[in-house]
Amino acid sequence: MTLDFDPIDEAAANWRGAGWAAVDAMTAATSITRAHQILSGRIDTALAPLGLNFSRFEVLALLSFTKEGELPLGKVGDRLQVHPASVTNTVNRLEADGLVARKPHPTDRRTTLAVLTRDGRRRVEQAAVALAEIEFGVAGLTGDGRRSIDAAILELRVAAGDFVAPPSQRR
Amino acid sequence: MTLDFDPIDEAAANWRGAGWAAVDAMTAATSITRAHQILSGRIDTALAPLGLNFSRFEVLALLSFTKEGELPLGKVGDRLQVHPASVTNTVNRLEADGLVARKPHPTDRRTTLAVLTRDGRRRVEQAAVALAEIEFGVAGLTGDGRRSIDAAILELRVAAGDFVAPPSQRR
DNA sequence: TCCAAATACTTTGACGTCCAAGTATTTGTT
DNA sequence: AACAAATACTTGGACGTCAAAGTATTTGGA
Repeated sequence: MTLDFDPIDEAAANWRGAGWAAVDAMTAATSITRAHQILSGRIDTALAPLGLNFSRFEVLALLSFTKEGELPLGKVGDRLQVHPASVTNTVNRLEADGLVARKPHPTDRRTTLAVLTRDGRRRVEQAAVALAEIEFGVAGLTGDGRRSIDAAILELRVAAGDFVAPPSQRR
Repeated sequence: MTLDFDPIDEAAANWRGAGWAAVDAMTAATSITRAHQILSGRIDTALAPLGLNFSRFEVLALLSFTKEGELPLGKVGDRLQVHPASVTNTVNRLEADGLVARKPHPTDRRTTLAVLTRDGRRRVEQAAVALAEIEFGVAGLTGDGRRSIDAAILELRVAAGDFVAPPSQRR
């Protein structure tokens, strides 16, 4: 399964050979796609023993950062930039596992709050340790590599309208 | 839906506040995840009018680069680094759309070849143009950004064992 | 006050991905 | 020659994601 050549390099040569345009954009897109594949594989493997995947972990982590350990489902989706239906699905699973509970919003009856349970808080702490141990799947990336990825992707996210205010100093 | 702060920046601050480790790894992983989300959204949108998604396009493109326009399904999976079951699924769809045909391997009866049809070749050309037009979703990334992403992710891919030979000069 | 529009969430359905197991065929040994 | 192991692909099941439609509630005018 391990190739004896760089498949992205190979693809770039093929694209040029075919006279197709935007080769540098293609390699960047392909690199990002492959990086995501590698990361999510490693991360899900590390979280599996805890009964979590990355999406579920992200929700727990987000809740754990709030004062009360709770947040409306819609806010969760906004922060994590995922579809409302995915939030419903993820929270269903977390609720079934007893890591989160649903609670009505005190004043807006349209809104549902996700509340971190005691088990959920314990679990997310364990998961944070497990993820730190595998360096979030980016083992193999140097500090410089990580910083340059952050910086480059920041351009992309800004261009995509992820947020509007000028970014505060990353560090 | 557009936030007035950088959610990754915010997450980093939260992680530090909680005393969690590997913050730089977390931001790199999150950046890559988000970048992938942005790209695949843009790419699938560009390909949708052609009845393709990125996976199906990749298979067509790969076949189009071969001399005969055909390749064993297993090779397709190796090159694109996807699961055999996904190849089966993708080729099923391409076959149903008449863009690819299955053909028995001339000497190894275990093996099935995917062959590009005339329609498939026409379609992949159109798709290549459509993708070049949107710069593979990486519009917003400067040339420097693209190169630094390629270089950094190359480290990651090598560390993940994607291929073994020393990479030829990327250009 | 009334009601259309906006907001919040859930449900359903189409896809996609992976894993594990199953079938067919070929390889490598003994 | 015989057969266990490896290889190639498909199938079925568990999950995840998103889009579109549906329900409930709140908002913002007329």
